[in-house]
Parts: sequence; structure tokens; C-alpha cells
Amino acid sequence: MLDTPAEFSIGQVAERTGLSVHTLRLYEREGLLTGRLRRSSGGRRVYGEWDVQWLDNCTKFRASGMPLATIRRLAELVGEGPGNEAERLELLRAHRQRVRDRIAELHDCLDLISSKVTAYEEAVRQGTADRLWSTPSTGPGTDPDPEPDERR
Amino acid sequence: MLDTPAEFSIGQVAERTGLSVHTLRLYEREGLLTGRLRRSSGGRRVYGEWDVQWLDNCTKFRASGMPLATIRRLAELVGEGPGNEAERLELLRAHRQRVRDRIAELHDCLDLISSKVTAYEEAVRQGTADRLWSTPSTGPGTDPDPEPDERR
DNA sequence: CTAGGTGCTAGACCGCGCTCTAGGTCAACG
DNA sequence: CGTTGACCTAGAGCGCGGTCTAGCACCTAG
Repeated sequence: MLDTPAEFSIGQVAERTGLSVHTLRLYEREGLLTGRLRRSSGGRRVYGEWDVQWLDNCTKFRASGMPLATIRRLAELVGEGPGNEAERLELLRAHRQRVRDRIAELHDCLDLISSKVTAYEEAVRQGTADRLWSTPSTGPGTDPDPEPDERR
Repeated sequence: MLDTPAEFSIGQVAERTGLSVHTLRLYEREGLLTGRLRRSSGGRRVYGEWDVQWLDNCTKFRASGMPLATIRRLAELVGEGPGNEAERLELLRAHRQRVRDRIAELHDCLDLISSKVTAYEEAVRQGTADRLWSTPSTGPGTDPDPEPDERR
């Protein structure tokens, strides 16, 4: 079998993580890896299976808005080995909360956007030349919806 | 009653939209408003009720990741008046899709994060000095979960 | 031996969306 | 009238996260 060699060049890692080689080098420089990266005789980076998995995690962290600095901190903690799990937990919990908040915020925005979409669908369906409201509407508070489009 | 004067200085608008005066000026420069802003005799910006509502919308658009350029485009369409509803609709639909995709992506990330949180909660609960997995785990594919923490 | 492909470092550059500064104008108040 | 505070413009600066370049080393194949 011998499935994976468990050693990868930067190019190979780029291929399987989807990160560019530039970004991979950046991440190493910025301390996002959980330990010192091995180097080949010629000074080339040698990634292990573990690094690739870790980088996949990093990608998710990034995609969920975690700043590089936070990932670095987490990497430090992991790199230090057992004993600091509470701190890792705290960090992850805080991030989870931010992600949840963000999702909630997006849902909130989505409501507005959807209401606009619905309104315009209606408008377009019944002949686009009818009487239309302008975009600001469906807003909170006064002046509920119908609002002339021409102004100033 | 005479609730709102329907005319606001930039400072007042900043207060009620939560945007800074700098940002408000930027938005005007960048064409995010749906028309030419009125100016007082002394050349000062005069915002109407409408502008404030529109800016509130802009804030939501921004919060949901819409680039300034897209908001500008929408503002242009609205500023042009009736007749281009189909295009506005298209733009809004596209954005709605992006927001939905983004929410889905965040949920996906949240799954990973939550699994980590759960794992660490477990670890911390049963005495933080036990046998622990490292952070990369719960990943897709080979090497499911238990993974030693020490390496290199 | 040479060429091509891949990798290395250091450091410049970029896009985005603000945020701030300098230097001036304007309006109202005492 | 002078002062104060809000406002004006033009333009610089910034934080973030990449992205790219220059110039060089390495290594394998032909």
C-alpha cells in the first residue's frame, strides 16, 4: 500500500491544502505551525502528515474569521504540549462565540436583503414600470415601506 | 408632533447611523448615496431622512460583506429611478446567495470548532493531565482522532 | 555539463475600508 | 468683535492578509 509518504514538499502541501506556497511560507514565518518545521539537507521545507492536517484546520479557522495572531497563539499552546488545555479551550470557546455571533448577524442582514429581493420580485413580476418604492424601506421604525423613488 | 426635522448635519447622521463622519464623507465620495447630497449655504452636507435610512441599509449591506463597489452600483440604479428594477433584483439576489453561502461556510467551520471545544471540555473535565489528543484530529480522512500531542 | 523545475530569502507591493491630519471656513454666542 | 466648535477638502497613513519579485541554490534528467 504505502499510501502517503508522510513527507511533503511545500508545493505538494500547497496542492492539497489549497493554500499558495507564498501563504504557506507566510504562515510559517508568522508562527502558525505548532513547532519548528523540518528542513531537508538543502534547506527545503519538509511537511509531515500532521502539518497538513493542522493547516487544514488553520484554513477553517481563517475561513471563520480567526485572525492569524489567534491561530499563532493556539499553535503555541499546542506546541507546548499537554498542560494548557484549559487555555486552548478558552480560546476556542471565545472563537466559537464570535462565529455564532457572526452567523446571527448575517442572518439579520439576510432578512433585510430577502425582503428587498421579495419586493423587487413582486415589482418586476407585475410589470417593471408600475409604481415602485425606493430601496430604503422595510427599515426599522417610521415610514414603513412605500417610499417614492424620485428625490432631491 | 414634528418628530424629526428631516434634515441632519453629518454629525447627527454619524450619531444615528453609528458611522463615523469620516466614513460618511468617504461614502459620499465613493458614490454610495443615491443622489447628489444637498449642501447648506456654507457648503455643509445636509442629509435627509431618506439618506439616513439608506445609510442604515448600507450598513447592513456592508455587514453582510457587500463591497463598496457593489453598493455604489446599487445606489446608481436607485438614483436612476424606476425602470431598472430587474437589475437591482439581480444584484440583490446575487448578494443574497453569497450571504447564504457564507453562512453555510461558517456553519461548516463551526462544526470543526465545536468538535474541538467538546473534546477539550472533556479533556479538561477529567483532569487536564490525562492522555490528550493534539489539536489536529476530527479532520477529514485518515487518522480520525487520537493523535499524540508531542512531536518533532 | 547544462537546462528546467522547484525551492529558498528578503522585502516590496497590493486591495480594501477605513481613520486621521493639516489647514482652513463658517456659524453662533457672549 | 473674538472664541469655540462643528464642518470643509485633500491627501496621507494604517491594519490585515496575502501576493509577487529578484536573485540565488539545489537537484535531477538528458
